[in-house]
Amino acid sequence: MERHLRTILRETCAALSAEVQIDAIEIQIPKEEFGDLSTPLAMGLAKPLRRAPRAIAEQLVQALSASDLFEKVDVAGPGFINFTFSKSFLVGELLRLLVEQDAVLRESVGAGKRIQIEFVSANPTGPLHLGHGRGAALGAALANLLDEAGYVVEKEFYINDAGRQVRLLGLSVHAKYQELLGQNVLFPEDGYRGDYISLLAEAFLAQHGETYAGKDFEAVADAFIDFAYLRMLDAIRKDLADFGVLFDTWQSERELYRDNLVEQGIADLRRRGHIYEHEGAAWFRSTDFGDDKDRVLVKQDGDYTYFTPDIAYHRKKFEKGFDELIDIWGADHHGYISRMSAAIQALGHPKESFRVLLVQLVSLLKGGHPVQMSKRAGEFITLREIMDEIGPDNTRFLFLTRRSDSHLEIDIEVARAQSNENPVFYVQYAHARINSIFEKAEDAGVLPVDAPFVPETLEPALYNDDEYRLLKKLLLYPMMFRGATLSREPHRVTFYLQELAGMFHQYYHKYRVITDDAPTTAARLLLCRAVKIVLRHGLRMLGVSAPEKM
RNA sequence: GCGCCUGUAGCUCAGUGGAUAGAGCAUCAGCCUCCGGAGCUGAGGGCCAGGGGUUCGAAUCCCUUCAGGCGCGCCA
Repeated sequence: MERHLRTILRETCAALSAEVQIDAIEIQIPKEEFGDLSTPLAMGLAKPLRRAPRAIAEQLVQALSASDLFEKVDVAGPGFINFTFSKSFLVGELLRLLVEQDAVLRESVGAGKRIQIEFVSANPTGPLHLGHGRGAALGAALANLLDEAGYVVEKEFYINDAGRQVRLLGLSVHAKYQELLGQNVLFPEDGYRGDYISLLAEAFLAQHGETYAGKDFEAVADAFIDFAYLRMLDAIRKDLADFGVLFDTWQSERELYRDNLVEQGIADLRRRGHIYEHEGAAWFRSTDFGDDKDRVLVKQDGDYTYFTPDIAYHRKKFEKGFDELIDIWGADHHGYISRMSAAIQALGHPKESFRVLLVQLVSLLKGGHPVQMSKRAGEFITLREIMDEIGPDNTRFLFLTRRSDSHLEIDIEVARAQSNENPVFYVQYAHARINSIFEKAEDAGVLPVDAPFVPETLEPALYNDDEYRLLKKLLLYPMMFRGATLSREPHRVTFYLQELAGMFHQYYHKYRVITDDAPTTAARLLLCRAVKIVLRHGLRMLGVSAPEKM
């Protein structure tokens, strides 16, 4: 719907006035009584054309009224142009949707642009928690949208398998292991707590026996570190797979060192003149690119800071040929954005080619009361627990019912309840219900058993006003899809689906699909099929299943 | 102290330059001889945190105050 309107508006404007360039035609959904779509275009043109907005609008309407797309085009208020589409056009679009299905629903805004989206990237030092789950749901949904919109997408998980964190994990497991063997070893003060450390120690014991009893950590560090982090990584992989989130690539930090990319990254920055020495350290002049202060890359003791391999990492991403990078980070890392952005610009890439989406905290309630979580004490709710408790579909949908940068509260009691408080069931139920209607129709012999029969033409008079409302909602899906993709906001899909499901449930209660009148029944079944196509596409974008039965 | 995010109905949140600001939950009142009641119908509920500005028009943009969250290391 929007696509047609946009095209015809652009042509009409070009014909009316050659002197004014219109780069973006704004189209919005007005209140229902005004029409199907509207544009404030004339108001924006008033100033450059030096004419009254209503006069411009009238002229546009004159030029447009010949089109058979519309039943009505009129000017309202200060200069809005409101469009009501003709029934023959709407029915034609319905038939197109039924035949071409998903091809009608997606908007090709990507045009083959290569885009990498990196998300989760949890340290392999503990199980995934709720925040990681939210990032996973967001990243996977966004990747689906981008892929569907014609981008070439890669999903990557970055493994922090070098440095302090995995070392601390190894140290913690080492201490537990010695404890199991009755050795007197002090547990590291900043070590990882939580039951999984004991489990790792037991697994280590089972695999290696008492070979390492009493041995000093430094002497056997690699054995403990590698065992522990690889185990954790397997667990993370499995959690994500069970959550329905799959990655294309897993980039190891160690590999960056091994391939000498960290050195090369520094050398590259140095060659470009962005590095200086000060008090025995090597500094990156990130303030040249909008950062608050310059950043150390090589410390006085010769070690790298955390930032340094990260620069090398992002440099590698670009060398793989991506036009745009999206990173999904926890909101507590927001202070890190400006320096990363600075590094990317310093390496010669445009600022816009790097975008960070922040995911805010997830807090858990149980019966209205907050559940305390402390990562240091090892007390937190894992993704695994919530997934087991309420199911992956439910979890993914819930994570996508908010904008990613707003706090999310999940009440486990509410989420567990299979009730109307639970939005995912509401949407899935609409889908299952349509399927159930089809089964009924087949039983009654009014529907060809397997072929999705679509007629050549359809009489517009077969549909009533409520059905046209529902149909228009379906035809607005591509507009929503486009907005969600361009703004990188998958939650828009979630809201749309809830609205559509709501409209369908209403329709279902008001009208019988299978009636005594054959043409009406056929027309309604076609409409239901169209609703089903859209629901399924939206749910697929979110990574949520569309069950035939519930 | 500085920076970022947030502040919209009792609660959880949409809406980020357009018309009379929306949804779900909760509350109250209704709907099962009928394709699935995980559903539907209706009612009440708002100085969009406060103040100032920008313009034809502001919940939305700018300034400021207040409240909450998170950052601010040659840690990762």
